[in-house]
Amino acid sequence: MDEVNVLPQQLDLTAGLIRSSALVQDILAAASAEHGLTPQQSQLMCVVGDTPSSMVRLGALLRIGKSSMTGLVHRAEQAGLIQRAPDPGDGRSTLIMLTAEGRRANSAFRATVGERIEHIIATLSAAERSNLTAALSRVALTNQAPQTWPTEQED
Amino acid sequence: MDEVNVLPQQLDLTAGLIRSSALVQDILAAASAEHGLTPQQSQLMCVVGDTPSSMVRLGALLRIGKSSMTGLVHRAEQAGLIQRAPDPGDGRSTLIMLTAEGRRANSAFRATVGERIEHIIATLSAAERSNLTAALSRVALTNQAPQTWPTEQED
DNA sequence: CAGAGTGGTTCGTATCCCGTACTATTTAGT
DNA sequence: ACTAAATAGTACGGGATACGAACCACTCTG
Repeated sequence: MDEVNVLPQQLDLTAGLIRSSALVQDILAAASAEHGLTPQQSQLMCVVGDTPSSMVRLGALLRIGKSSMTGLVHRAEQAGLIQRAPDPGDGRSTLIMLTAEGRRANSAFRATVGERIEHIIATLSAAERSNLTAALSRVALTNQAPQTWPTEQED
Repeated sequence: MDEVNVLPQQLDLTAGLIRSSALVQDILAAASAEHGLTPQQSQLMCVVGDTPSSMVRLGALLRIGKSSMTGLVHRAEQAGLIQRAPDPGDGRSTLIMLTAEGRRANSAFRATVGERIEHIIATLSAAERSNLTAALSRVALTNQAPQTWPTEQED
């Protein structure tokens, strides 16, 4: 390989984490836009998933206040992505769930993100992926990272 | 309130990348707030660094349009973080540079972020850090990740 | 030198988030 | 049971952010 570019060969760990974080955020924003969603709407739908949830619960997962939830949910409802139902067990609470349209958009969004993520790590070997997966899992899980992306086990 | 959230032992690579990305963004937002900055202001100062730059250049690094730059720069100027000077080589252009106050805030912000990043990876072994650094560097550099954090070589 | 291109600003629009105040419902304390 | 405290959600005002289109001023090109 000819070292002819002016870019640094390697970043330090902090820079690598921050820049790859920004790269991921850009992917999420672009994938959202391609499906007619705002980043917050796609994130909201991801945390709702198949579990009807109160606004307080969703706000905790998204780490935004309840007054911010009102508008976010309202706009998502206007967009036909989610619907509300009274909580049978608590007269104060409303349960948020995806509409058919919301499920469709959410699936499409997640598929697109999956592809893009796969693409940016395409040059990593199987061993590197394995190491990266283990390291990032531990970082995310031991630091209570926001659960903004679904897994099989959780939720 | 009995949220039965089973914590998984390990996330897949996509979830690990996305959640650790969100974690990093939270760190950046919190560190910004602790120094009286908005996330965009701290990011702006990081890309300015010690290199007086035009708004177009900064907009390209931040990946926002020039009309968005106007307000961002204006608010940062009002906050005493940056200052503008006419570009001696181009009458249309203004050069943005940090004020003394901006340099101080930027240094403090970066120090705080460094500590927090160090903290979340505290459980990784030296070998794991080395692998993580190499993998994230390659991901960031081969995918033109936004240069939102300074390095020695660049800029 | 005229026309095209570039750097920035302005304006109108929309999203997003926050803190405070308020209503309605539920829960806890006595 | 009944009142007081806690909780779920909304309303409102305000600030930061980002966009596109229209526009001005300056620079570069042919």
